[in-house]
Amino acid sequence: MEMNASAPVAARGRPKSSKKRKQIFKAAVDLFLENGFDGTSMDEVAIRAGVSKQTVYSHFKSKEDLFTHCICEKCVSYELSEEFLDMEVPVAQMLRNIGHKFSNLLLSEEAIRIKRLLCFSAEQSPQLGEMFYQAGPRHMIDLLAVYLEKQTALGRLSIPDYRTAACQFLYMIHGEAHFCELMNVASRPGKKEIERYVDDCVDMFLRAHRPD
Amino acid sequence: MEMNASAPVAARGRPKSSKKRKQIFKAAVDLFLENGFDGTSMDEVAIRAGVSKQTVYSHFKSKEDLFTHCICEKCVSYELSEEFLDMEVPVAQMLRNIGHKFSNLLLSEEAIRIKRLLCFSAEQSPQLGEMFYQAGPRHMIDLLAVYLEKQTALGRLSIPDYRTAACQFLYMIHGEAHFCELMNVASRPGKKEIERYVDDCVDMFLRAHRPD
DNA sequence: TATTAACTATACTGATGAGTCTAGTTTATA
DNA sequence: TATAAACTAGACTCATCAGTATAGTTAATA
Repeated sequence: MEMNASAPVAARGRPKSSKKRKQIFKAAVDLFLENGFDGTSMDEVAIRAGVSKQTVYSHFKSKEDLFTHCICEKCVSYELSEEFLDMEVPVAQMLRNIGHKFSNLLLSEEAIRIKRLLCFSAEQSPQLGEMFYQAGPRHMIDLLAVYLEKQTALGRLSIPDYRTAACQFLYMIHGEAHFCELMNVASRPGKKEIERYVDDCVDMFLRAHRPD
Repeated sequence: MEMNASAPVAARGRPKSSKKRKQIFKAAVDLFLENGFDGTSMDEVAIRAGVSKQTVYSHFKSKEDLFTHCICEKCVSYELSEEFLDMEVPVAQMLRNIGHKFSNLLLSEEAIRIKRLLCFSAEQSPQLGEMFYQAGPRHMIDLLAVYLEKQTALGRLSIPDYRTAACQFLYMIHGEAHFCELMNVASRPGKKEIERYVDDCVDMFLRAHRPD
């Protein structure tokens, strides 16, 4: 199915250049994230990649194909690693760390652009939305749920449903800042306000789940 | 600035038909929400409205103009009325009511479609995002904040910052369901799960803010 | 070195779509 | 009733763009 440039096939003629493939990829990702699917032309992609249009079509069979590959690649980079969840750090501190890290991720230019793009494209091709969900939010929620379960077992938290609590925490963190960023609202909260909001969320979460 | 069809100007010839204007409007809103800006053509709008293309251009000076008017109109309908916030109803019950009402609004087909559309268009024209924010989330948060302040004054809740608490509550309510709907994820939570999630959010909120 | 296929450059096809133009028709007001 | 402007129908311009075709060039392998 996949035409990997470095496949160990003993082909006759000149092999496809994986370097050129990468150039096309990079150009396409940049343009799609900046201008969307309809706003990007294959001619632009070719020019930005420093490659002829024919070469683009020799690596990707259509615009849709190229787009799908680009989105897939971008879905991977979205993660909070497991080793980040250190059980020695006090819960309050850990939740603050997670909250700020997650908040920064959510508000990053790239994440916002991907979300915008997918919001719009997901209607046509649901597999894209599905993929993003699995790689992003889904993964994050599950990871946090495991952490909360461990801390509850240690008697440091009192939580009836770990996954629900994880959802509540992470979606609460989104807050106005995320909405404003997504919608390009001018009067968005500043860095200081966002940090305070995240800290407030952690406090609120802890008040609700302190062991009695 | 605004060309109102029923303006009291004593014009000479045949006046513009406000009925036709409404037909164009309705057709355009439907098509834009269904297919997006780029996915909608002015010919389609004219046909769906049962009107000639020239008439569309006589009421709206360009496609962008038409689009902007459509979005503006849709931003108005987004509200939770003040009289809904009855101080006699027990807080827990009231928050449950608000939560479910808000959740249903968020997940409605129309709200999702508007949000998708704006996510995408807001980059080009920030005034649209701004407008939506003011009419929708902003208004809702402010209303809830007032309610929380009153209940705190009555000693039924203990909240340090009303607006922050309102944000936390409303964004927590979004949850996975909203994300999945927006991204068209197939494995989205069902009606029962969503209701339980909202109830859980209310419980959690109350645990964090019960007066001591 | 002969072959083969990836490459470049560029012209082309065919479709779509925003906005204009024209010529004739309808419906208001003065 | 004359006039002026809103209407219809449909052809037309002009630009964009996905995808193809062509002819020649380059860089690999057998």
